[in-house]
Amino acid sequence: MYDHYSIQQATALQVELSKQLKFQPVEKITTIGGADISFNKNSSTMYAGIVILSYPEMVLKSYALATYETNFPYEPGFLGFKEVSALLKVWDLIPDKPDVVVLDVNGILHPRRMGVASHFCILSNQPTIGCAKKILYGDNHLPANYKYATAEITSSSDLLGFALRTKEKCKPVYVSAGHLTTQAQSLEIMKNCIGNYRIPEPTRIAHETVNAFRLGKLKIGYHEVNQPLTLF
DNA sequence: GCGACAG
DNA sequence: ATCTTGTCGC
Repeated sequence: MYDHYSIQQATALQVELSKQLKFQPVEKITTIGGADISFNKNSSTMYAGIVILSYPEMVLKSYALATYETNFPYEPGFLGFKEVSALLKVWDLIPDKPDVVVLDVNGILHPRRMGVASHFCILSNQPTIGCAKKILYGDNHLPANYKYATAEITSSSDLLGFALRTKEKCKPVYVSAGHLTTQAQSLEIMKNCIGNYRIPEPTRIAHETVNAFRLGKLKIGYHEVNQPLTLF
């Protein structure tokens, strides 16, 4: 979908899309999605997955898996052009969309406010949150060393996101709104998604699921989960 | 088992 | 993003 885009064209599209960003709270949340991509090094096949959990219980209810071919290279700041097409393809497989989706990338915590989470949200028109393991942009400040501690990430007085400590003595994760939610609500939601691991449940489970898919242990398509998955 | 930090 | 071996600490 974006394979022929030059970096110049990609930059222009990001600037264009960022004008559509809207920040408003999600009214009621009973389900939350987690999305992730996995691929083999030097392969053009992307394995995309979205898991759906009950909120705030964090119980896996269903998941969707799909593959997508792309040759767009990894370029910091332009990851969306590699991943978004695959995400849209899995997204289409889901009959009952979750109220909000968490992606393991940045949202508006991005030089042009167009991280993958924001990019995906603009195209899917669904509320999203970015929850990345590493910061891409902005003034990094570390939160205090206790669970739920936060620090604001800013860029020339703009609030771009938060560093959130999900576990004591572990590096924080970086939370930012994608689109159709607010910075404060994104942070609040992510705090409610923290289990016993550094990575909050939606993206943690999405990562495990999509890896199992890449390794041939799960099948393509949409699947409902009626009992706890023992695969992990 | 899990995560930070090698490399 | 993935793979691989190992150490230390909790």
